Amino acid sequence: MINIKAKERYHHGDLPNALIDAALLILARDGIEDFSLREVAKMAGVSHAAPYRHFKDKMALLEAIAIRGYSHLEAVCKISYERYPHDPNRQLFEAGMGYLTLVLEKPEVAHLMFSGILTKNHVSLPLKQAGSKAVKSLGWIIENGKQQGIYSDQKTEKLTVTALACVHGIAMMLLGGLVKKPESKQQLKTLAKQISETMLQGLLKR
Amino acid sequence: MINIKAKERYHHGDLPNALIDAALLILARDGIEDFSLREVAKMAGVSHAAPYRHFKDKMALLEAIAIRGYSHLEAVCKISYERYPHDPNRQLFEAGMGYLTLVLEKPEVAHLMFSGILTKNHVSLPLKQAGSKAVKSLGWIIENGKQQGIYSDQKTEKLTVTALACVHGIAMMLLGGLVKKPESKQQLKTLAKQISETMLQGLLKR
DNA sequence: ACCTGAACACCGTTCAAGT
DNA sequence: ACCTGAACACCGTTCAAGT
Repeated sequence: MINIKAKERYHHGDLPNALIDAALLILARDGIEDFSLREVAKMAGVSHAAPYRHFKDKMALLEAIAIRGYSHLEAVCKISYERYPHDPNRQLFEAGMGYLTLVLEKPEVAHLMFSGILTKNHVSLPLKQAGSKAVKSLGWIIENGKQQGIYSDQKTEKLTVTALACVHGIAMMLLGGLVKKPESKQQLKTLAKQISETMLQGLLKR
Repeated sequence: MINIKAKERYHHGDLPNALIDAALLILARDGIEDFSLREVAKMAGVSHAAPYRHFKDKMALLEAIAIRGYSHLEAVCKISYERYPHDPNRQLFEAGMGYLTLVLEKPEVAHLMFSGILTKNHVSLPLKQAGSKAVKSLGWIIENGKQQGIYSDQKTEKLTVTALACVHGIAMMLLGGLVKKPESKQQLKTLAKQISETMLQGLLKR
């Protein structure tokens, strides 16, 4: 009884989020190539035309998912920034781990965020903003490390881009199969430690 | 006259390559999301069913393109390796430039190679081999630098993965719009110099 | 305001039939 | 051996019509 009522309210109440939830499930199961809006609608229990009341088109729904992904990365950076205020290396390592974990656990979301599919034609301000907010929150970690005298005096942006490139590169190589995926959290940590060690040699003042 | 003859021989002679050429054109124009095998066939002047005589399915055609991309990267590494035999840093820089140039000039090909779309389900030995051959040719550059006493004594594979991650990361960030694209070869060089400088501080023995 | 059903113009893929 | 045309089961998107 309660379920039926909830179901009815569900469809009338928050279809946008219901669609996003369904999309995440389908994305994880089928991958982006076989992703269809019609199936999303079916899973959410509405007609195939209903999503168009809430999203301009298929891409707009995927974009909403990518934006959530960027927000998540931003949060990861902020949390690790606050958790280890006196240890920039740890901040960086944990942020990187969060990054890699997202990519490994939600590869399709990462694919949406970084493949360029969504930025091919339209700029889409909200997407752009979400992305640069995430980058900025990494920049704060680097800036903090500089102020603590640990990192090189090169321009913060330069250091940030390089550090980001490094972790992003590993993430994408995992996604694309150029590096074999770690099968445990432990293996992932080992990989991340190796990369960050080699990377830090260039980041640390000496 | 000669043209008509050539055209006739073309269709009977080398449809696979004609399809790949057409696919590259369409990919560059429309992006991967709107890429259709039917249009490729139309551009090559055959029926929409003809491609299936030469490629198992749509993905197999895209895979052939990705394999060509990897071969190109492998060639880039080899050429720069042979051109600057006594300057590993230069070898590395030029290889990186070739990498970034490919991504900027043929973003859709790069997308195919690195997005993971093609490695989602099937392993596809030829694709895997093409990829690892490209990685190996970068490894030689690092190995050479180690033997010349310029690079750190860490394991070659570790250094290779980190260096590759860095250039790959920048490439993917350009693709995905996280870093704004250089508008000239000169701007690209400046960006590459910045990255490689920061990277090398960790790569160089000191 | 939100949703449905039919409609349109596309797809990928298969398969009998043609040359 | 290689290609075509029709056919099937899907898409994304639009739009009148329903509640």
